[in-house]
Amino acid sequence: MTLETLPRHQGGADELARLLARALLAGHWQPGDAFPKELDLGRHFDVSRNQVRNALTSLTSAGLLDRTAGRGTCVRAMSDWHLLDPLMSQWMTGLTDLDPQLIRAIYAFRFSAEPVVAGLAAEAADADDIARLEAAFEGMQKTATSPAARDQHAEYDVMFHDATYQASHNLVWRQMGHLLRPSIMALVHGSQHRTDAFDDSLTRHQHVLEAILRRDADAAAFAAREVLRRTAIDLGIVS
Amino acid sequence: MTLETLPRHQGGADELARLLARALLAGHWQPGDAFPKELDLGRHFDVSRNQVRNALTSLTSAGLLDRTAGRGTCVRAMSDWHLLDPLMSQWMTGLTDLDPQLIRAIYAFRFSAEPVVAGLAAEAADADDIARLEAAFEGMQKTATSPAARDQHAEYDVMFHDATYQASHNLVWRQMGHLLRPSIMALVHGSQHRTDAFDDSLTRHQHVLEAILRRDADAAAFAAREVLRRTAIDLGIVS
DNA sequence: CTTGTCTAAATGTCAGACATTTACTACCAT
DNA sequence: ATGGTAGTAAATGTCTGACATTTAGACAAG
Repeated sequence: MTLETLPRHQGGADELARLLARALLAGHWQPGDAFPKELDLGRHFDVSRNQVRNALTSLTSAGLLDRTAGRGTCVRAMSDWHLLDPLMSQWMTGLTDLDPQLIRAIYAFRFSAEPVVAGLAAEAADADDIARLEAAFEGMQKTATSPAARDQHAEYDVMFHDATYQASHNLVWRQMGHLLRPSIMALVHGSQHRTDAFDDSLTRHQHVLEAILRRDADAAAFAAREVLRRTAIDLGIVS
Repeated sequence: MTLETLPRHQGGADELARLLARALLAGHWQPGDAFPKELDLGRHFDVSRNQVRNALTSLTSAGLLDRTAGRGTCVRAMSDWHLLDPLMSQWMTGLTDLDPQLIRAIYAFRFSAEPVVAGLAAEAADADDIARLEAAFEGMQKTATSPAARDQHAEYDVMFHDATYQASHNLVWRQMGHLLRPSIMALVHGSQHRTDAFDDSLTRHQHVLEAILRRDADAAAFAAREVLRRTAIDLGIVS
């Protein structure tokens, strides 16, 4: 990956960090590769060395880069990335073409975790949580018919899952929900929705909602698993 | 909280960040309180403003502080903290007196998550994972008898749980395991082990190990839940 | 009472010099 | 030839002082 292919940017160090992070997340560098030096970056983007350093500090703290005085900056392996770092989450928002390996890992995690979370939600959801869940589901309903509203539908889909994590009323799961938001969005966008798939997905979400309303933890867990099976089909992980 | 009560330190910005973070984690400031200004901190610790800024940048990125130009720096509420940020994990290592509210939240998370993780471990563990699990368990056995080896026993206990997360062979769960390490250590240290409790805890861990060796996911999940019930007793959450 | 403006103070940014670490090279001695 | 060693260049880390920007509060005019 050469420096010249990167687009310029407007704004401060945060935007520069986001730009570079997304290039890394898209796999434009191989692990172990050398990363451009501070001064070159500064020249290319026409920013001060300070800005560059601030950006690189962020990337380093997220485990994307490894910097040592004298040697320079190099790219770390995906297994070293801090996937749960809030910065990562921020950078991943709107990024649709994640590494397939990453997609599978995140899917596997959700498949194991979300049933549990849905179960907790069934036990702990309060009025606000239920309102959020219902709003999200109704949004999914409204936008399921027209293929034009694909993006809106995805938004409501993500909102539904986030609301589930929130409803667990556990600090750690809640943060998890926030952190997974962009990943879930990427998964939803990566899904190949045929026309009949929307209905099926909607029905499965409905079962989760109903189980939570009934405060039936086991049913909620089962239904959440079914939702994710649908996702697996749409992602092409299983047929 | 006044500045004068904080101890001096040796070393760079990282150590300063750790020092301040631990004071915050221990609850020495109330949410919304104003935090000392950069220059005051620099004077007190006799470091350059650069070091102070680097430290405060870390604390801010972990959600502990909120800084805005002109207004100053103030302390954020616990619900805004990035509990899953690797920096947090680093700062929490060795911190035994966590906020009880935090202890309960982390315990509740583990109680819901670790059965699932143990189940995954039973399905995915390879030879290395099993070696780690066995080493950890044997360490627990050796150190269970003498109350002098309390710290060593805790180390092996944490190692056992970490090895379980590793054995799940999922990128996200593995990071979770690393991040929870210090929290688990705090929970283990917070446990009031009576003499007979060690044996009981050991037996329950053994059941997890055996279930993973048999590749029996359901049994592993059940056994993991039993381990955490023991933990709950030792923490005084239930009797 | 509201509004506008000015001021002080805090964080944010910049530029340049210097320190430290590292890899590489050339050289000398064995 | 080979191995150790000093030197050198280049990269990141740090310091310093100045300046920019944002904010809260004081204060006076409307």
